[in-house]
Amino acid sequence: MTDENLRGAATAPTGHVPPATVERLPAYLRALLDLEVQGVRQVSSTELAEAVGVQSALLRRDLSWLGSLGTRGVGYDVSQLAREIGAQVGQDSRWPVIVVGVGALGRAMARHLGALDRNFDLVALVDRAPDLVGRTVAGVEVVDQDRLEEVVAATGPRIAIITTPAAAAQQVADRLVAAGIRSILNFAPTTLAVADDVTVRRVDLAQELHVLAFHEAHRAADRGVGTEKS
Amino acid sequence: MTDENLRGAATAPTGHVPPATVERLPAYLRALLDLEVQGVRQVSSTELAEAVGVQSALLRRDLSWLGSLGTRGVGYDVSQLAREIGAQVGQDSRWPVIVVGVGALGRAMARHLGALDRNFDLVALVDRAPDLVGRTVAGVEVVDQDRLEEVVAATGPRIAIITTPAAAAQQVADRLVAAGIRSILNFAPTTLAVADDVTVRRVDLAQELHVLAFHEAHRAADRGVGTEKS
DNA sequence: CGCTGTGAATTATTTCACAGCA
DNA sequence: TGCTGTGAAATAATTCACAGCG
Repeated sequence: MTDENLRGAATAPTGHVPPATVERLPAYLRALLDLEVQGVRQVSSTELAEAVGVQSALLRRDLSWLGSLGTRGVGYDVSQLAREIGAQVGQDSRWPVIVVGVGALGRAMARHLGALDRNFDLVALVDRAPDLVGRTVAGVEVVDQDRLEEVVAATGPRIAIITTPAAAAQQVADRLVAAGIRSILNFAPTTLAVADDVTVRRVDLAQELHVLAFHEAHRAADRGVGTEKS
Repeated sequence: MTDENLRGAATAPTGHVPPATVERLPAYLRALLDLEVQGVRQVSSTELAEAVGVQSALLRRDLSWLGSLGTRGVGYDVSQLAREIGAQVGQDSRWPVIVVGVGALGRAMARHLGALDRNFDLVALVDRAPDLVGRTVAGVEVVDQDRLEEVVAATGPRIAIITTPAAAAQQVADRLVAAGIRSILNFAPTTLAVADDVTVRRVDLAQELHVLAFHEAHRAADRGVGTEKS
C-alpha cells in the first residue's frame, strides 16, 4: 500500500516506539516544517527542543528510536529529519477519513481536515438527523446513519472521527469496527470499549476544562493553606 | 520549586494529586453522574473502573489521593463520591471562559460550552476579522481583538480558549497572560511559551490524526515487512 | 570542539497482592 | 465476607552525564 523508507536513510530500526514518543513526533515534525520554510538547514537538539518545549535529552532519546538521524558535532538536517518523521506519522500517505456526527463539532472537524494537513481526506459524512442528511458540508454529502456500513465500504476510510452525542458513540464505534475501521478519534464524552487491535484516541473538551478548573481551584487554595500570607 | 507539604493526612489530604490522576478525575465524575441518573447508590471500584476503562487498583489509588472516600466491604457512595470529585475539578463553582478566535472551531467550542457542562460560562468572544466583529455567537457578541484586555477586564474570565491560527496564538497567549489569565486551552497547532504559573492544555487535531496514522501505518507494516508475502 | 546517542540514575505511574476494617 | 486503602514490586518515562565521533 505505501512504499516504505526506500530513501537515503540507511538506519531505520523502527522496532518499537514508545507511546509517549509517538505523541511528540507530530510536534517535532511541525517545528521542523516551520524551520524548513524559514530556510534553516541544520538544527541542534537544543534548538529544536526549545521550539517544541521539551528537554533536549528527551528529544534526542525520542529520535534515537527512529535511528541515527543526526550528525555528531553538527546537529540534524532539517529536511531529512522532517522527511523521516513525516514518513513515521504517515505524512507521505493519504488517509481517507469518515466523520460520524455532523453537529457543530463534526462540521468544524470536517472543515478543519482540509486546512490542517494535506494527507487527510474527508471521504464521508454520516448523521442521523433527517434535516442534515443530503446536505453538503466541506464538499461531501451527509449520508444517513443507517447506511454507515455501505458508505464505509464505498469510500474506504482508514480513520473515523466520532462527534456524536455520548449515548450514540458506543454503537457507532461498534459498527465502524465491524465495518473494518481500526483507528478512531472520539470526541464524544464517553469511554469506548473496543477490541485490542483498535486504536482509540479521545479528545474531551469537558475533561480539559475540568483539568484547568482543578488547577485554578488549587491555585486559589494554595494561597493560605500552609502559610498565612504576610 | 514546589514546597513539600507533608502533613498529617487525616481525612482530606488533598496535598498533591499527580497529574495523571487529575486527568482521570473528570472521567470518573462523568461515570458517577451517569450511575446517579440510573439510580445506582453504591458502586465498587471494580464496577466503576470497568465503566471508565481502567484497572480497579488504579481507580482506588487515584481516589486515595483525595482521601478515604469508600467503605470497606461495601464500595463507594455514588452521590458522595461524585460530590467530592466534583468539588476537586471545580464542578461546584462557575468558570467564566473567553474564546479567542471565532472560526469554525471557535464557534463550535462556544456553542459546546453550554451543552457540555453547566459550570463553564462563555463570557467573551474575540476575533480579528472585521466581518465577525459585532456578530453574536452563542449569545455573546464578538469583540475586536484590539480590545482583548478591555474585554478581559470587563468580563473577568478565568479560563481562555485559543482557537486562532498558529501564527497568532503566541501573541494572543501573551496578552491573555498579561491580562491575568492563568489557564489556557490551546487548539492552535503550536507550542505556547508561558510562565511557570500558567497552565496550558493543548488539543491538537492534527497530532491526534498523525498518531492514528502512525498506528495504521504500523499495522500495515507489521504484516509483511520482514517477510515478503505472495 | 560541539554535538549526538545512550548507559545509568532518577522519577513517575501502574500493577500486584494483601492486611485491615465495616 | 467483600471490599477498600496501600506497602511493595514492576514498569514506563524522563533526566543526567559523558563517551565517542565528525
